[in-house]
Amino acid sequence: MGTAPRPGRPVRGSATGRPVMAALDLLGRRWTLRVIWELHWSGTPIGFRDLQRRCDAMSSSVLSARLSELREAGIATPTDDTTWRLTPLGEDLVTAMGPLLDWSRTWAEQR
Amino acid sequence: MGTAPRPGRPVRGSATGRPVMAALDLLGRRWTLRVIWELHWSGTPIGFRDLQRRCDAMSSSVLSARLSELREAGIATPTDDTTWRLTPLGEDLVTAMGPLLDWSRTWAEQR
DNA sequence: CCCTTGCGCTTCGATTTTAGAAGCGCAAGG
DNA sequence: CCTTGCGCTTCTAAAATCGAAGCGCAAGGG
Repeated sequence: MGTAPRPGRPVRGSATGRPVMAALDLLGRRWTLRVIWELHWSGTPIGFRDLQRRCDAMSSSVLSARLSELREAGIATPTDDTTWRLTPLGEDLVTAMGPLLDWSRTWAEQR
Repeated sequence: MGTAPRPGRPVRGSATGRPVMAALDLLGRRWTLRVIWELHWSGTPIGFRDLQRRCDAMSSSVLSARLSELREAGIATPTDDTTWRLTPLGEDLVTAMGPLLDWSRTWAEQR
């Protein structure tokens, strides 16, 4: 399903192709951030059904689509034994999400 | 439309109520990050139709829903003269998104 | 006065995305 | 063999989003 957003190309919600807009399209799809999150915190490469279970039993059809997108985007990659893991780029993304995590705690305190 | 995610409550995609999950639900809805982005970069409070134009003419119905959610979440607020702006919490969120912006540039270079 | 223009939205049918259950081919074990 | 679990795919229903139309209002002209 070659529909993953790429920097330099028009994406859903923006025709400019600015990298940040491609990122927001990709990451804004449902479950995408969660899948990245679980891939990171599992600590070890993880299989399809296991990943699905960790993501609150998300739909397998959507998980399949998200994994394809993340692979196309160079964020996740299948290992040689039918498991998945983040690429170095994907790990960088998790790091970049750190401040967002901190913010969410502040948000929770203020509510 | 009282459907904005809140920390401490179950949200789409996670029953735990962990703040980060509520944040990912809220921010993962289509256009949400873009609206926040445009509210920030406008520099000044901004009206509904103007905001809509800046967001690649996104659907007014969805913009209306997103603004309600962001208001409920304490991220954006209407001013007294029918314009919108970010709250301090919303500005903190933009700051927290900074590393993500940097990452998207790295991503663009590697593709 | 009207008349137009633009505003902040709301409403509603059409389209796209996601949910969720079922199933396929395969491999491992009993 | 037979069951179990795997990585997915396929299908239909439900939900989210799109996008055009329109409502009530206020601010100008003419």
